[in-house]
Amino acid sequence: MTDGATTPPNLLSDLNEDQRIAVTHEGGPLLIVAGAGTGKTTTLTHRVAALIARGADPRRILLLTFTRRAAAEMLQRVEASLRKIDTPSGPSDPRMAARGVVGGTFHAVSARLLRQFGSGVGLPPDFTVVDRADAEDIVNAVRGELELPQKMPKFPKKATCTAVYSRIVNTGVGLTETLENDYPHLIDFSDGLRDLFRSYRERKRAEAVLDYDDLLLYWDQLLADERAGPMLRKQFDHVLVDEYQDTNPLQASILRQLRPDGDGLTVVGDDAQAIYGFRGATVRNILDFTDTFGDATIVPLELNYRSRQPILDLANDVIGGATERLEKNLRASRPDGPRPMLVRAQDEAEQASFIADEVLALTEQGFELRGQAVLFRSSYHSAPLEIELNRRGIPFHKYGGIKFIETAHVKDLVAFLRLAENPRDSLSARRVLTLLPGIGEKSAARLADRLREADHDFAAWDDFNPPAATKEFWPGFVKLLRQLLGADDAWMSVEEQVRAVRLFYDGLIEFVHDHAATRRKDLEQLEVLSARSSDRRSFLTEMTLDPPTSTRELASRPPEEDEDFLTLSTIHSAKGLEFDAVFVMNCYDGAIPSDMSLESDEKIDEERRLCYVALTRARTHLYCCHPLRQYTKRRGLSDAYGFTPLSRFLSGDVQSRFNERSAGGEPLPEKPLSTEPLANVRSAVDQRLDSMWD
DNA sequence: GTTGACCAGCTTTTT
DNA sequence: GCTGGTCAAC
Repeated sequence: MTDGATTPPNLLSDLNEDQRIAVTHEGGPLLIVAGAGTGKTTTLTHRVAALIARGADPRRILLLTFTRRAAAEMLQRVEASLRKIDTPSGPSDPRMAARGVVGGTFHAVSARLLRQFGSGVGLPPDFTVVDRADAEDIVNAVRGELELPQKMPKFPKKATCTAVYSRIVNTGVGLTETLENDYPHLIDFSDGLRDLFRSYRERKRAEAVLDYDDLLLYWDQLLADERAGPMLRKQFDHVLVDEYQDTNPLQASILRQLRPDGDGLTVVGDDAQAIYGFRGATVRNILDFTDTFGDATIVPLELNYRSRQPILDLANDVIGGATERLEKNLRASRPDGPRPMLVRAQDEAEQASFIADEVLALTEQGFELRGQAVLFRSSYHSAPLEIELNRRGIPFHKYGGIKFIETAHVKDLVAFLRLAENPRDSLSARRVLTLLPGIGEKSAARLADRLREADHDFAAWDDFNPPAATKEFWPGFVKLLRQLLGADDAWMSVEEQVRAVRLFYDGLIEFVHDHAATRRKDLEQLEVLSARSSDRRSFLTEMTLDPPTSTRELASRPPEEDEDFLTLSTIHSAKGLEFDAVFVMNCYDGAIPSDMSLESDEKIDEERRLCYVALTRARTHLYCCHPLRQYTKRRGLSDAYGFTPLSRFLSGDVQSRFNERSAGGEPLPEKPLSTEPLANVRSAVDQRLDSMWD
């Protein structure tokens, strides 16, 4: 396939020796163990460019990434690399060449594949894909219909059931074993869960609905089929996988089946950065790569181009305590630099105001906002900071946390389109029906049944006698659905369809939700966003598989060239990114590591890697901030769990690795004020108030 | 029989 | 702020 053609020298000029080996490697399976900041993306994109330059057909290259954003960025960089080549073997139009490469997430690639080849396994091409929240709602609906044993402690709730189900599918570990290992407290429910999962599967099949897990499962099963498998294998000569440490056993199986002997397979990853164990990913995939593919070549990338040595020293210390890992030694190519800063704040407000001050101070020194980021373990941790930034007019974009697509009003609107796209989808039917006043769960379920019995013809709803409260809405409601159903024939664009729903929904939104005004604005935004999709089907698929991930992607106007903004992100969503200055918020025990993860060594190890990911995002300045007190609804104002931040990850004297600083400017007492006197003050205030109206 | 108002409790990370 | 449960009113 590459005919022994040589790699154009231009493509190698910027690379170090190890990277060159990885880029020019031919034939058998290749594992690139790329430490943080070692030019992983550069290596991967150069490798794709080199394959193309050596004559590989771009359409027969599959590039699997973790997000679509990553895929798009990589293909852009492949393009840039191809432009550097002006040897005769270089393709004439690099843009077209790079565009031919099939790229995306495992899930998105599978969805495309199943639209084409799914009919053989009984998947109609108009199947719809549901996200996690919808899957939970279907599970919940099924659970309600089933006669489940109501044992003493109650049957697990929908989120738990769905999590168990998903873990089973993605790890391939059976129900009993999964319960024993990961959910020992649910062992008594195994019969009920088994029934539930069976019904859930049947419901999805009857309604032509796939969840995230089905996408992988069907792809894997197609590959195992003796007729379909060989066809699918022949589709690609080269398969490259980014972030391999975050793949799960099902994804590994797909890869094994795509390239059984590993020929043409390249995986890139860093076991030290595996942070998706909670959704079934396993470090074993990368640790066992050489066992799976006997003749695998391993190329470690150890020269770090990103972080200054003091930052790297700290990160290496943190990861040094991990139990099992592939050996590598990160060396900095940028030796000197400021030591990481440990910042103590009295409380979260002071932490927020310190970060805002320091961000501005760095701006004065010439660092742009876009080169700075604030990272946190949980999305809601950033709330006080967001308030502070808004107050000071510092522009920022937030990644991670609840997404636009997950908000109730957006789901409402999308449900109309989903129902029109796939009228078998009873979840969407019930969702849109219950929006109407006077129609609740029961009536909605009955109407959904009628629709099914009428073979999904909306005429079934014509002779429905609506309750008084919804008389005025009903005709418009049915008319709208008819209109959406005929949208294709009427050449109605997605944007027009969204607008039609929006106008109808406008009359209901006040009844259904608070804050109607802001929600209306969101829906206008959604209409703008929908214009980018060519048709309804791809709009719906993109919204579930690649929803907008930040407030920036939702901006209706394209970002201006000189627009500058600070990045706020969960650590998870910051994977793969780098910044000149990084602030890690809430570095106290209970937040980092999360108190939800303290129950087992494996979970704490994942928190350790998460911490490592956070630290290694920084190029020059790194701040680890921790408030001494925090305010929670549950406990009120209280001491943050651990006074020594990161002590769970660092042995010995934590402070000695940092320069210390107090956020408030004043030297702090060794221990924070006890909360005892504060409680007294509060009761005194209560007494005073009582005396005023008694 | 249904709907919807009201209250209590909890809230990780995401394809 | 969202979900699940309870209960009064339609």
